[in-house]
Amino acid sequence: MDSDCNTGLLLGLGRVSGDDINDSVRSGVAGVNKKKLQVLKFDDDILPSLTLGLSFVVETATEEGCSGSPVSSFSNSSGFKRERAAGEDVAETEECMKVGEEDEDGSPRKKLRLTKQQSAILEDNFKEHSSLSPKQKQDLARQLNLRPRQVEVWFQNRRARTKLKQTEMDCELLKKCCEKLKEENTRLQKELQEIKSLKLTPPPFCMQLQAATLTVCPSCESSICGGGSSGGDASPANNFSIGSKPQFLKFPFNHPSAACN
DNA sequence: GCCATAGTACCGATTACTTCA
DNA sequence: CTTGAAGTAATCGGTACTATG
Repeated sequence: MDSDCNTGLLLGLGRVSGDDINDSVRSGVAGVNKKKLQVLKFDDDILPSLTLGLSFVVETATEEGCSGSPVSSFSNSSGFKRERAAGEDVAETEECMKVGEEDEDGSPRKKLRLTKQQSAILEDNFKEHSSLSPKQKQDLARQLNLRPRQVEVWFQNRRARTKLKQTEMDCELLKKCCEKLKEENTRLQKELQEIKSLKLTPPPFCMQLQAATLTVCPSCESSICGGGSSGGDASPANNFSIGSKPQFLKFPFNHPSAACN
């Protein structure tokens, strides 16, 4: 999938800006069957230059070039080991590839590690607005000494992370909600069983007398227990019986649903 | 106005790499 | 020292939208 192991010749005009030519050309040399080939544009800060040479030549910046700027570092498997000591930005001091320098060689892609300073600034900007206008992107890239494309990618990944986190939180919430509903369901089933067993055991005579007086369901105001129709709909649906489907909506719950609170 | 095409931005999925336990 | 998991920069393929001829 990746365009690694490209050791071809490169003949190009100017530096290819990964951002401006966008994703269509991003796989560069190997990407022949890209859906679109785009017209190259040049940033203000990109100097046109002709390049002709083997593509795996790696340039490293001089020490003077690295010093003092919040430049991120690239590293590859063969290259400089970085260790992140607590509170220390080793990345700034070690291998310092000029940012904006295209990794046009065919070597395995090098992974940038943003410095804490850069991450903090990006984070601050993300808090303000989760997406960037082209101008903001350019400015931020200039400020951080990164390519606009890198800023863009960072924001994309950051949005993805935010979304993933949100999804996870929603998922947790739904799980809890589900658990509560299950509990409530169990409780209601139990309650129903109790009611059924009470109904099945013949009540004492005094209770029968009381029941005879209670012929109207307080919630739906229709007669229950086979009592006389009160002039309204006498359909079976309005009659409460053990065998019929429980009418939860009209049943006066003692305990309101506690789920999803 | 409709259509085809190019350019661009964004997204989801994935890869590749780093760091750390 | 090795290894697996987690984090994340970068890539890829796709969609949607806009501008232009």
